[in-house]
Formats: sequence, C-alpha cells, structure tokens
Amino acid sequence: MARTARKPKRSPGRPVASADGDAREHLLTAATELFARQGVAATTFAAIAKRAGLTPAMMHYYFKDREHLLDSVVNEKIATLIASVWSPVDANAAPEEMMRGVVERLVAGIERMPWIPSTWMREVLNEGGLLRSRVLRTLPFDKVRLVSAAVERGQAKGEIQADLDPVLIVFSMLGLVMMHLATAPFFAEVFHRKEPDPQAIGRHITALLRHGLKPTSNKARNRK
Amino acid sequence: MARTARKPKRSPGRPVASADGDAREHLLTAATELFARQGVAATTFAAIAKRAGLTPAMMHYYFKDREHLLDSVVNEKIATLIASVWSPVDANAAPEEMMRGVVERLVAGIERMPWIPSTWMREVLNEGGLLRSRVLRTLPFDKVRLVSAAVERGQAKGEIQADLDPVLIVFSMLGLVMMHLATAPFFAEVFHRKEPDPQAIGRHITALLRHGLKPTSNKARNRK
Amino acid sequence: MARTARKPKRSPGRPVASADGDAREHLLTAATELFARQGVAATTFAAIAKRAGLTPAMMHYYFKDREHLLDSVVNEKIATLIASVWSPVDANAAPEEMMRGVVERLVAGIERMPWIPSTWMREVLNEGGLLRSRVLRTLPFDKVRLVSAAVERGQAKGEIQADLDPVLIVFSMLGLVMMHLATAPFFAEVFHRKEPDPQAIGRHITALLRHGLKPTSNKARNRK
Amino acid sequence: MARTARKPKRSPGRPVASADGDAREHLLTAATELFARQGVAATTFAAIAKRAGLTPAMMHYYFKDREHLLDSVVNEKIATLIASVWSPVDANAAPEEMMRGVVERLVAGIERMPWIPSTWMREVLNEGGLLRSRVLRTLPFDKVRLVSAAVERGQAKGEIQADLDPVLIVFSMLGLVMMHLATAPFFAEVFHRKEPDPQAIGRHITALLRHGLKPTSNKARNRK
DNA sequence: TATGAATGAGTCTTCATTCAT
DNA sequence: CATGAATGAAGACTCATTCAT
Repeated sequence: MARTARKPKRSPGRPVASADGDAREHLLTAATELFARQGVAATTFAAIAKRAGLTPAMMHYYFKDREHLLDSVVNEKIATLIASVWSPVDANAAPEEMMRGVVERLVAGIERMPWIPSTWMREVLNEGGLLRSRVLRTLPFDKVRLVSAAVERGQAKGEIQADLDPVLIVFSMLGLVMMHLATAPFFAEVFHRKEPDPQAIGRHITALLRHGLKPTSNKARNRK
Repeated sequence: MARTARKPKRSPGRPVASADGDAREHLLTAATELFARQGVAATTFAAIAKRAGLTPAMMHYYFKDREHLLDSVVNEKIATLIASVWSPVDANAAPEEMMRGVVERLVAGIERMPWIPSTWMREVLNEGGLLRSRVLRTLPFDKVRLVSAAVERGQAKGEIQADLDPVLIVFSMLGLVMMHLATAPFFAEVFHRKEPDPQAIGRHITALLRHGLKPTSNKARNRK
Repeated sequence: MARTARKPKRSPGRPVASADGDAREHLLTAATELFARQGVAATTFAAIAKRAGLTPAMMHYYFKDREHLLDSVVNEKIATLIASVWSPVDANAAPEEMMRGVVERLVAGIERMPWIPSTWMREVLNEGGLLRSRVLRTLPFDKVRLVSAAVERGQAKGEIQADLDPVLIVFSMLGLVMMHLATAPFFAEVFHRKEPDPQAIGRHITALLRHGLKPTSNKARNRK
Repeated sequence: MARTARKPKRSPGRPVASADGDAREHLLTAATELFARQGVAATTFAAIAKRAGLTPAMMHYYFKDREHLLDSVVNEKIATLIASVWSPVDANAAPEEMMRGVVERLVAGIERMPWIPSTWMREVLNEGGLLRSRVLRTLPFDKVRLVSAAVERGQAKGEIQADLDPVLIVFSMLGLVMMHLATAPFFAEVFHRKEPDPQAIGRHITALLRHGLKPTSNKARNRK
C-alpha cells in the first residue's frame, strides 16, 4: 500500500519551481552539488531536475544536452574560480608569497563553492574524469609557469630546497589543499572526529609546506 | 520471466577465450583497470567482460552481480595491499621511520597495482565513492593510531613540528603519494613532460615531508 | 550505469499509439487479459505493452515496476469486484438468500471482467499465486463470517444439512462459480461442445447447491 | 561479508546426490513439488536441480529439454494417476456409485501425490496452462462419457435432479475435490484454522453432492 | 554420470532525449 | 517556460542449453 502507482495527471504547462526567476541557476547549483556527491557519471538529468523541483525536460530546455551541461558547469563555475585564484599572481613576487596567495585564494574560493574539491579530484585529476579536458582548456599555464620559475629562482639563491621539483611542488601544494578539503568528511567518518574546518586545514598545510616535519625551535636546531 | 523452451540457434558453450585457465582472475584484472580509468560507476559489466575476451554473462557467473564484484575487488585486491602496507608497522619505531616505511611499502605496492591511486582517490576518499564503505571495513585503525601516537610523542620531545595535526599528517603523507601517483598522467598531459616515475615522486615527497620548502643548508639556517 | 551523452538516431517522443487518451487504462486491460490467459509469471512487460500498442518503457512510466503493476491490478480492479460482491451482504438475511446474492453478484461481476476466474484460480487460490497476499488484504472477512454464522444458525434450526462445514461451504459455493467459469473453455475444448454461458452455469450451480444430486422430494416440492 | 563471491572450483565429475541411485526420479519429484508451489512458468531448471542436489546440466542429461521434462511429468506421473482413477469405472454401475468411486480413488491418489491439485488447477484447467494439451491427450473420454450417460439414465428414471447438466456435474464433482484440496493452505491461511484433512474435505463434498444445502428429509433418511 | 565453463537470447529497468501542448 | 507522454538504446541480470572433461 505504501507503493504508489503513478497516475500521471493531464495538466501541462504551469511552472512550479524557481519562484525567484532563475531556474537555470537553480539547476546548475543542483548539478554541481550532485556531481560532488555522486560523481558526474552517476548523476542523471532526472535527479538534477528533481533536486531543483523541475522536470528533466527543463534540463534540455536550458542546457540542450549532457555535453552542454558539463560545458556550462566548467565555463560558468569552475573557470571563474580558477581565474580568481590565478589572475592576481604577480610575476615579481617572492615564490613563497606567490604560493601563499594561491593557497589563500583557493581556500577562500572553495568556501564559496564547497563542491569544488570533490569534483576536482574525481573529475579533473583522475584519468577519465568527465570534466578533465574541458577544465584543461581553462587553466592559465602561463601563471603556473610563473610560480615554477619563481621556485627555480629561489632554489638558485639557496632559499628553497633543491630536492623539490619546481613543477611538482605546485601540484603538491594545490593537491594538499584539495585533498584535505575533499576528504574532510572521510576523515571525520574514519576517526570519529568532527570535520576539520578549512582554516585548521589551511594552517596544517602551511606548516607542512614551510618546514616539513622538522621543528623550527632553537632547541631542536641545537640538538642536531 | 516466462520460461518457455528456447532452442539456441548457434551452439553455446564452446570455450573461446582465456584458454590459459584463470578466467576469473582475468576479469578481476580487467575490472580494476577500467575502474581506475573510468571510475566504477561508468564501467559496465559488458565492458569488463569484453576487455577479458568474455561475455557479460560470465561476469555474473563468477561474481553474481555488481555488489559482489566490488566485494571481490576490495577483499581480494585492495585489502591485500593495505595489509602489506600496514602490517609491518612496529609500535616501537621512531615516527619518521614509521612514516618512511609506510610510504615505501605503499609506493612498492602501487608499482604492482598501478590502478590503485586513481581508484583510491575516486572511490574511497570521495564522498559517495563506491568502494568507500567496503574499504573502510578493512582499514587497520590500530596501526594508523600507532603512527599518530608516535608523532605525538615526537612533538612532545620537540623533534616534530608542534603545528602539525598528528592525525592529519598521516593523511597528508598518504594523500601526497596517492595524489601524485594518480595525477602523473594529468601532470604529463598538462605540462607536456614525460610522466614522472614513482621513484622521482617518492623523492619529491620525502624531501617535502622532511623540510618543507626550506633548504637545509647552513647558509639558509644561519640567515634566519 | 555509464551516463554518457547519447544522441538518438531516430526521433523519439512522437506519440504514436493510443491516441484516444487513456494509455494507462489500456495497459491495465492488456495486463489483465494476458494474466488470465498465460498467468502472471509468464507475462512480460513487453508483451503487455505490445498488446496495448506501446513500448515496454511506457509500462515503467505508468507502473514503475512489476510489483506496482500487480498492486494496481489488485487495488483498482480486483478489489472493486470484491467490494461489489460482498458489500451488500445483509447480516439479517436468511443464509440461502445471502448465498444466492453473493453468487449472483459474483457472476454479474465476472461478466464485466471475464478475466477474473482464471486469474483468481491461478494467482489467488494457488499456493505461490502472485496476487495472493495482495488480494488477501482486500478480503472482507467480516462479511464472510456473516455468511458462515448464518449457515450455522440454519443448521441449528434444522434447515441446513448438519454435515456441511459452515466455512468450507462458502468456499465450495464461490469455488464452484470460479471453477466452472474458468474452465468453460477447457470444457468446450474437451467435449467439443460450445462454451456454456454464465447463466447456464449459474443454474447448474444453484441446482447443485439446493438439493445435491437428489431430485426434489414431493414433500420439499410441496413446501415451496 | 555475508556476500560470498563464487570462486568456482576446478574439480569435475564426482556425483554428490542421489546416493540411492535414482537421480532421475529425484529430479522428477523435485520438479513436481516446485511446479505445485510456484507454477511451471516460474520454475527454472536450475531450481529443480538444486532442490535435488544436482546441477542444471543433469536436467538436460536426463530430460533433454524443457518440453521433454513436461512430457515426462505428464506421462509418468499424471497419466498414472488418471488411469488409476478412471480405469475401474464400470459401465453397469449406478451413477452415484460411479461417482463415489471416482471421488474416492481421486482422493486416495492425491494423498500419494499431494502436488496434483495445485498443478491441475494451474496448469491443466486454466487456459494457457503449460500441461494442458499434454494432459488432454491422456484423458479417458470414453470413461467420462460412461458417467455422463449413467447420470442421464438416472435423470430419466427420476432418481437424479433433472436440472443438473450431466456433463458439467462430472466437472463439478472433480472440481470440488481439486479445488478444496488445492486451497486447503489458502483456507487455513485466511481463516487461521488448521488445514482441513482430506477426509474431512471428502465428507463435506459427499454431503454437498448428496443433498445440497437441504437437510436430509425423513423420507430420504429412512430409505437409507 | 556428473561438473564447470561458456554463450545467446531475452526480461526488467533506467535514462537521455524529443515533441505536442 | 513548463509539462507529460513517448521512445530507443543500453545495462544488469537470468536462464536454457551445450560441450569438454
């Protein structure tokens, strides 16, 4: 009896949701949330529409197509974040300064779009990720190279560890941020601790990047 | 559901593929490879079977259904790797020693199972990952806590940076390995460089964990 | 499960069949007819849809799945018949009167839904019948007990044979109706006679219930 | 973990079940039991084999085919019962005597093969029943006509109600037996009473056939 | 006799996509 | 803009059937 056979009513046309007007934005938001939670492949048009209180047909009205939906997510959401993170990079800044800035802006951006880290890990970094090639086209390689070059200069001056790969280190830095933010729920689940807040994670990563495991105190330094 | 006599036109039952015997192992291998490349959700039974030169029906013959297939992957493959990484952890070792061992064994294990990092990131760390709960059950929390405890002891003795979270650091360490190994193809694709080999990545991570960005030379140290 | 863009070659969505509007009702009718002829287990979604000039997918559109379809058949069709048969039963009527009314209304109902007897025998009375538990929930036991009680009163007054089981007799009565109506085609097939019409069967059953094999004695005849 | 992935062992050939030798008979028995419970359409070769402790392949070894299995069930089991019921019919006996004999032998036969009533109702009487045409070929129409003829003679002599159809009455008689025996579990389930035993059902039917609902008049009672 | 491996066909079900209204 | 109806193309899963061993 709990089972309810669907008896479709015969009354077309009257809109139901998106009372505030921007149905398209609602749909895009619903899409990003589901993508983060379930991954792109597992998210159906119907699910997105339902979450926004609309019908699957509306998805096609606004986005035409699965491909176009992904285009919209990347171009209207992810590209914006990327730009906000990398645009301010200044060629003349010190490498550590650059990196601190990038990390800070990334953390800030993710606080506005919490669905980013999960989606990034799943759909961009992973081989076969469904947003990968789209996102790749929006990456500001020139800016990234600016940072690598700064690191190399720092290594030449003896201010940065020579063992580090100057390109990989950019990945390490961003990857640590994404990974820790993306796995915060996992971490909480596994260790039965409360989810670490972004700020705490930021501090942890900064500390790690600055000095690695080694302490900076005189005591430790003297003991060596 | 209708069970009526059904005479096949073509003769079934003639073995065609996997003449070398262990069809099941072939299928499992095909599955892990596709899972790594496309993700679990996007990998169909048919695709796995085809890759092993068999029919979808054989997937059901050996694994019954999707759930059981995932069980098999976790229990027969991932759990083995996890055990090989964590079992040797010795409660009395120094924290850095412990962490070095874990990283080494993990890198070695991944060299035998290159599909691990991608799958781990996508299906274990990610919320909604399809192997997550299964893998969680096989994690040796006691061993992980051993490492955290060692880090805490190190911090108490002033040998390890106090700013680091002793539990998060385990995640950072393993996450760096997984992330760099998983994104090696991405890295190569983005920067048009050859894929970094696991050893190089290992050295990079070790260097980062030891000292962070700071160089270890006297010069740098003195300057402070 | 893989959700990749899929551009249909041929244009979907063009309504083709059941232009007269109530596709759902058509499907339900097709279902009951096939259930009666082949049994529930042997009736596929595809067969039902085809009979109504639609596609299997439409079955899922209207009924979600097999379970819900069966729910619909029982709740919207069988339950209605049952109610029409038993609701009018009056606690104060004489037992023979009650039974005559039930038989009459049942025969009348079956003339509107000729698929009932076959389905009832196969899917309700039979152990393992696929509608059994669903139908059971809709049976008006209180009304049935009213009849049994009336029979018992009749037996106490010596107006009804004491050898009869007052509950079984309700089954005998309904069973005779169902069985004779269900097996009318069988009967015709076996004896190469034309199918007996419901009225003829009704008279036969009434005669049998009244006096069994024995001819009406003078005494009884006079009493009338 | 409860989930057990099947790891087929590689050891062919050694029989497991049917220690007493007659595997074929075991399979046939398993088949009839499942047919009675679930119906023919819903019973798979695998299910039958499993119930007999054998593999589906053995079903084909012994019965070749689904069609041949049904042939075997009818020819080796049902036909035997039918013969035992009808063979003894004596052309010269009184109609009531004939019918009493048929009912008695049928009840006795069913006590040896309790799966008969359910299967008969589902697969023989019902249109589309999967054993129908096969069973039809084994029916002794001459014997059935003997009974009808006797009933007609009885009606001519005024010893049997003229309102009864002399052919239908044979159906009524056998149908009552089959139906009450087949629905005994249903009856018990519905009324929360213990399953009526065949003897009680036999008495009920005999009483009903003899006099219908009417109590035995003094005259009739005295005649006995 | 008996088994395990293998297969093709078919069933249920989901889904992206289209279109008339 | 929005909906409901409709469809074809898969995907998971089942099963009768076959064959080498």
